[in-house]
Amino acid sequence: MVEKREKSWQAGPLRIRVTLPGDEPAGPKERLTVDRIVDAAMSLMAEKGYDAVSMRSLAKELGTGPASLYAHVASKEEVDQLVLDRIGAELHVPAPDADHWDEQLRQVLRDMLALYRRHPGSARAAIGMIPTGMGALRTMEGMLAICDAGGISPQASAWFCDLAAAYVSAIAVEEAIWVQRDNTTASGDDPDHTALDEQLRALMESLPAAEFPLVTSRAGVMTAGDGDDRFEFGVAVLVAGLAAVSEKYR
Amino acid sequence: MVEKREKSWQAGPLRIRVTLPGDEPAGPKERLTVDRIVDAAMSLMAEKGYDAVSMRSLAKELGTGPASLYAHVASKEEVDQLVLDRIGAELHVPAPDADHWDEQLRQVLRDMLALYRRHPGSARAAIGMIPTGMGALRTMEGMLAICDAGGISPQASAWFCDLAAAYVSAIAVEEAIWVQRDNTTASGDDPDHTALDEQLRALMESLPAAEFPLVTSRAGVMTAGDGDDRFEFGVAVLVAGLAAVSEKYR
DNA sequence: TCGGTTCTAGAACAGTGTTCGTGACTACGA
DNA sequence: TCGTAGTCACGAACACTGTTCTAGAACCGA
Repeated sequence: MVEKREKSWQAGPLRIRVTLPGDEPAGPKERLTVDRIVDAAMSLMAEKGYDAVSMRSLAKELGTGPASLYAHVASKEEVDQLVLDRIGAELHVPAPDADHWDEQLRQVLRDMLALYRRHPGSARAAIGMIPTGMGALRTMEGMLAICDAGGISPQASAWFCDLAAAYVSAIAVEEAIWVQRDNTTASGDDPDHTALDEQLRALMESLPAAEFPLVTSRAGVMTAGDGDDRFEFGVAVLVAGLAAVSEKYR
Repeated sequence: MVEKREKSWQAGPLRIRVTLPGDEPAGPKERLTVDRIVDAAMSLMAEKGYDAVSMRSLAKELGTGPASLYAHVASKEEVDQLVLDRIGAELHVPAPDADHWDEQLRQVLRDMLALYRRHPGSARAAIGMIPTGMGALRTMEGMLAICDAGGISPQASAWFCDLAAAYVSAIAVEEAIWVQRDNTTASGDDPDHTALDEQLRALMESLPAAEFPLVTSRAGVMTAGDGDDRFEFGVAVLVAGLAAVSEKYR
């Protein structure tokens, strides 16, 4: 079924009416629901990235006007939260294993980053957002269990959930920004820093050695490693640090 | 000296001209410079926060139009970077002390956060930005020296600079967002989470215990502590973790 | 059927960063 | 000194953002 569109002009005393075929087939008009809005957001984000998800683009995707969305969601921020809940539901936290709790934690953080990579830019919405979605809460529950299996104190476990989430989302946001700047990298892949690293290294090496002896002599080390290397280092620091300070928070 | 403004209307065949006094005294027209732009940005941010710094608000502050700024800066992003450079110059890193290298690192991170707190919202611009300003480079040099004094490997030291900066700016961004949401907290102060924590705690306690045994029973621990407590935990984890994994990165 | 409520959606608001085009000014070379 | 090219200043306009207001349509229950 093709929906008709009417177009009209004023030509002197005459009003000209033309009935034009619609741009695209319009099925039976379906009522909006929150689920449909989130589906549209997920679809748009998969196709064009997080930045392309606006109230207008959502409305267009749903064949309506942006104002219609506000009957179902309070704000764009709520859409963002719903999207994050949807994404968070994809994360699976394994049952705790006391002999490998630390590797399990590291793997959860890797899985988190991978999740954000699969939904480019979505980490931006995660920053500053209170984790109240089911996905986030389940992840939290799983991480607490793993920490318990590793003998970590409850207070340290609790605060580690925040710390880890903040770190991973910060890295994911940085990666998303770099991907945008470096359009040669396919969405979802590890950003390619090669050209950027070379420039940064050259800049560091060109600084006055009297003022920056360490930065200039270590430009290579400063710019070594790709995103995964750096993330692995961060994850190793976080998990080892957790084990080291746990007793101070009992 | 008061600058005149002309205002005109069309009234039938007549054009009415009125000369009005200017809104405010306009001194001798001063040429724009990058420094003046950054000064204006710093002033606006101090008064109204980072979000209030737009090309239009800057132009207004400088008594010109937004398009004029583009003769001196390439983009808003460049303004952001210049502002961050200005801010970064405020950070002082102490000379290294081998006996207290760890506390020195922790103090640098605290000072970083304090800096961002003094410039609310500015951390947003820091995320994803390559640290090429003099302030950032000096901080890096200082941190490398402190890590050296503590016997940390060069590679671990190098990557720690990134990790620490990412963590601090993520926390600063979160705080800035919370400050915006909780308008009762004065700019620059530690955000007050009391009401929010209560709500979050109640939510956690209300979850189904069968599915969330740890979250529900530990709602109190999960929501304990203020921003500084959590930040101190994070800093302790980072520094202890660095010491623990350093040898693996030699 | 009728009335109240909710939904839909266009128009408009207030704002964002940026580009385009024009006039004024400045610097430089003949 | 004059002419020309380059730079700066800046209004108008572009394309976009999230959101509100208002009117008509749709839905639902009595």
